[in-house]
Amino acid sequence: MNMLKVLDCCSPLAREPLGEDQAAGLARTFKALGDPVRLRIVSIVASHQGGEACVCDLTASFDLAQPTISHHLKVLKDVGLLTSERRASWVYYRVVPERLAELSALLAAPAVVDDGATDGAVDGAAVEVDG
Amino acid sequence: MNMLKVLDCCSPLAREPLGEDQAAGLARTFKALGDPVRLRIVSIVASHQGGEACVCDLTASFDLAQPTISHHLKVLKDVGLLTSERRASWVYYRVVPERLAELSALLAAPAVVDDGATDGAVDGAAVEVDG
DNA sequence: TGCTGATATCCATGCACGTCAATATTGACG
DNA sequence: CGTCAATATTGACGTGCATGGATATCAGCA
Repeated sequence: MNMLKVLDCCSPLAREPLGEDQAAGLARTFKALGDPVRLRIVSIVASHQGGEACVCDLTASFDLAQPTISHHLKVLKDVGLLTSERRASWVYYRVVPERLAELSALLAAPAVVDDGATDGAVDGAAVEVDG
Repeated sequence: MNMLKVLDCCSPLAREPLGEDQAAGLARTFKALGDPVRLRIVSIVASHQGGEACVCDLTASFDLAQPTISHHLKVLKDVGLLTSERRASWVYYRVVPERLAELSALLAAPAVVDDGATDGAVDGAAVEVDG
């Protein structure tokens, strides 16, 4: 059971209320993930051989028109969840691990607040990562 | 075989492509977080004294009408991110840590796919927190 | 019972967004 | 150059959603 200290640098949700601007930025990212097609796109790209997938791989995975896939890819790219690289005629997309890790850390271990006698023992929250 | 084992139990995004139904369910939750107001609500509730906040605390924190706050609370409750409990005239909301942890695990350490080279150099999960 | 404050529901409005057809752009190959 | 395949952009359409006003429900209190 190794513990990960999460709260030292980044600000998980429970640390303090998000500012309006932070919330706005994060909400944009979560909204990008708030579509089944985009979520599957991220998943497909992340799990694809070599950590990247071309648009043709994606259009083949959905029953959607090509412009629709392209639109979703743009949304994911705009919020920094994906990057693209053109090689020959094909464009390859890959996820940005740092962005996902950022979101993961934000949601991690939301203060298992033991209300009451928590005399300052709250800090140093930890995510328990498997054992 | 795989170089970075992140979570043996849960299924990170990079493990395998999400099914349509899983994606649909998760997307609903992410969509709920994909609004600045709702994100701040979750944050305020999570960081509030005792891990709970009543609606009056929230309406006071926003420049929005009370029905709007109530609507957002319902959305967050419907996806299981919040629970509510009525005490006297007030209704208190609190976050559901398991739900946040679930999302956190899903996004955690999405395979820093270093194809080939580093053979098992990285043990355990590695959400890079801070530097 | 009636009154007041706290919260939820209903309804309407305006805007954001997912989707696709048509078209444009880009690169490879003659 | 022209043609073809892969991808992106544009424009339009229909639906979904955030917001707030009016109103209903609920709990405490006189």
